[in-house]
Amino acid sequence: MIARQTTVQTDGSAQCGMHAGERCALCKVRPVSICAALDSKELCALDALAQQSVFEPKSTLFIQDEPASTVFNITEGVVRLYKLLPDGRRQIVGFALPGDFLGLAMADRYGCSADAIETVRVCRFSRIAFGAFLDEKPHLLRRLHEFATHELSLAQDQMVVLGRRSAEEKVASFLVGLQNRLARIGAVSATVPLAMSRQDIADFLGLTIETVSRTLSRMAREKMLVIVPGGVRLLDPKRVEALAAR
Amino acid sequence: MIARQTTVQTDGSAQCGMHAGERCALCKVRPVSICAALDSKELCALDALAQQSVFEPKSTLFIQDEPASTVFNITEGVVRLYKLLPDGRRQIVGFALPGDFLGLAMADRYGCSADAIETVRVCRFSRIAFGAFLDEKPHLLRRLHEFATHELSLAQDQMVVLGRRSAEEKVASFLVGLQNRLARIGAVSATVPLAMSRQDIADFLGLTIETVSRTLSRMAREKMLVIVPGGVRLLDPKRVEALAAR
DNA sequence: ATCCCACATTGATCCTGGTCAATTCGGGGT
DNA sequence: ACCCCGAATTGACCAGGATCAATGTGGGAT
Repeated sequence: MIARQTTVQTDGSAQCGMHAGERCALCKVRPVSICAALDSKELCALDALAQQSVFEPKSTLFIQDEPASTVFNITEGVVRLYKLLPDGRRQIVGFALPGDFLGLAMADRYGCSADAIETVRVCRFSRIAFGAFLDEKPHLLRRLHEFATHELSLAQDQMVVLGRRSAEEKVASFLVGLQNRLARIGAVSATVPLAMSRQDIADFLGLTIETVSRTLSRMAREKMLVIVPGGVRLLDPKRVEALAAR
Repeated sequence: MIARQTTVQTDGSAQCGMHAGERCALCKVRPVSICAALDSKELCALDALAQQSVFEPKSTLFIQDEPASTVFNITEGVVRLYKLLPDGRRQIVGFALPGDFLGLAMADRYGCSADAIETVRVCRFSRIAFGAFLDEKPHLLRRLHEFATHELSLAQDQMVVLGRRSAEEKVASFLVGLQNRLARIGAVSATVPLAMSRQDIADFLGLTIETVSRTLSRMAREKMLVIVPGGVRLLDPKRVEALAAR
């Protein structure tokens, strides 16, 4: 049940003149979406708080209801966030991609469990230290609040998907949503890479693995997409988007 | 499509020596759950920004995707928050009770539509003015951020309900969840008052009105509850909670 | 009181997606 | 090459909840 976690050498020399909005392979801290709120001095201060680590596939980052000690920023790989019911049913509440924060709630305990689907690289912050840093930078807190409300908006969209859409619409909106998120972090492609298993997709969409499989097959048969190893290529994006339309 | 909104006389004389955490019938501002973060001087400053209004049953507070001009704090009544699909299907993403904030996302546009189920009293703040006030009070922003993440947590719990629970479990968790929220704002009772229609409950739980009705009838037949005018009385709270168990 | 109308309940039937079961596929190890 | 094992696909059947339709109920207007 304990995260099998490998802390990478801290590489304390990784100083860099990173500009706001720019990515930098040397910096430990690469929170793509908040750096706009920080100047380079602040980024370096944040960098000093960061620890890099790597999580192997299937290893656990944190577990629901356990004390929240750490804030994570993903630099590489995909993480699934989920809740379990007592009888073992699982609902995946989201997939976290590079650039995303985990544990931002700054609550005492984690609200859900998280584990690595692929090999995942993160930088970690002590929740206490991160909170203190935040107290010094109200504009950063503001930015983070915007993040949290964006997450809320995503969650509400997913409530619509879970409550009011057919299996085919669910799968279509999943594919389109994932493609859009990947595009926003720079991975543009007609082929949507699916790091997660069919079971993960099913548990995200409130379906069974068989229904996901059948639905993808049917969409392939109807020339909307082709199933390729490790993902799906959209042949008729228009038609898929129409199904996903909100 | 425009909110039929009646602005009540502003009652500018409503000054009071309200203490943190205390409720006050005279103050315009009674944001039950944030006042802990404000001293009485700050509360008076916030009070000066507030405008009271009343919304008639079925009137609209705001509409999804329209420019967000106003932040609301509910002082009385129940509001439904929902998203519509192009074909008219509706998903209610939450019910807002007295003490709750609406429009807190501080985003440019509202993420969902909101309308009054009963007669609703609110106090309104200009989003701009509220944002400026927030910039002066980082600790208040912090509090608000905690709120937003609590909302997120509620939304994720609801995702589990929508994706992984049977009709009976959905209805049970709705009743228990509502009862708990009412208890937290001081309305403790074995009878859960249901201000919302069966259609509203159905659209919240991802069911049809018929299934909600049948499920309540069955639970009544099995002596778990009695259906009373305007609500439901739990006869066997233990059994209902067991169905709702997370 | 009576009518009206929206809301709620109940019943009969249908259909989407779940369940159970049998293959098939694909990657890794020897 | 071969086997192995977990993941995915496909098929046959089932059931929970949706749909369609009829009936009941309660509050407001006249």
